[in-house]
Amino acid sequence: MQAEYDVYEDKCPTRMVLDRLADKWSVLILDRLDNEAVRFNQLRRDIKGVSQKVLSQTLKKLERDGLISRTVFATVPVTVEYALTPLGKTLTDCVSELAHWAERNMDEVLAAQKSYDKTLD
Amino acid sequence: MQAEYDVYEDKCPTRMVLDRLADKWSVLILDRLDNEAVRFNQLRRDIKGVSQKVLSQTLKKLERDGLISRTVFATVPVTVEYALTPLGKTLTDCVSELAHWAERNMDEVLAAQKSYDKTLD
DNA sequence: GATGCTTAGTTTCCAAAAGAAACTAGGTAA
DNA sequence: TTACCTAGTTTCTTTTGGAAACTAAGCATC
Repeated sequence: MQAEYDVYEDKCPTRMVLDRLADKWSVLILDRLDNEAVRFNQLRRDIKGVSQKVLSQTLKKLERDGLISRTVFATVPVTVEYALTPLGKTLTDCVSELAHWAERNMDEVLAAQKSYDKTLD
Repeated sequence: MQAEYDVYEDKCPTRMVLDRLADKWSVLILDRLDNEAVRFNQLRRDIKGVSQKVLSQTLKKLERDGLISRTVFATVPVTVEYALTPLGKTLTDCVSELAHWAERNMDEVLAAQKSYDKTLD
């Protein structure tokens, strides 16, 4: 860790990067791109519930940050493939862990919620 | 991973948990609570830029999900300590990795942004 | 005994973002 | 010519986020 950057500091540029990464859609996109390039509409179909606007915006930001690449193919109709860059691949383990943590611990979270809500009566 | 839960599904309860975890403030709070309990105002001072409202809301949600505990001490004035639960501790490695990834890769991200912005001229 | 400080929040208000749905545009197939 | 594919953008409404003020109890200072 370099001393010049501190994510706990309000004005540190790392805060903006964390804000991008610590986002539901970013995590799902990066996780989906693990091991294969995926087209826009395929991402839209796989990541259920994402709107075209938000998907488009999120992909653009991830591309700008150098985490994913965007490749246009001159097919008919034109197709666009998104893939992880080498930089993006350094996030794979962490993002996958975060994305799927809930699947492994959902029952415990649901029990905690139930217990918490009971104390509010 | 249990077959009954799939974070890619819109209506799956895991999606709500991911939405909670994949949040800038949640990540910073969980990271800050690694290895020690911290009081409300201390969190507020350490995590620079967080508003009292958002800190309070986020802590409440993390507590409801069973990731952190809230302990009130009858000091004068009353103090409240937040700490990771055993469930919350299972996220430590992953959350720390995500929180500090930017500090290690900021230069590369900044270079990518600069390069991306140049192509827009 | 009024002012100011601490604790841990809540409330209010406005701006920014998220989401749903419609629209664009170019080309193919029925 | 109607419909569907691609990959988006635009518009509008609702929800959320953030800044600042306020609450409330208790102690120290002047």
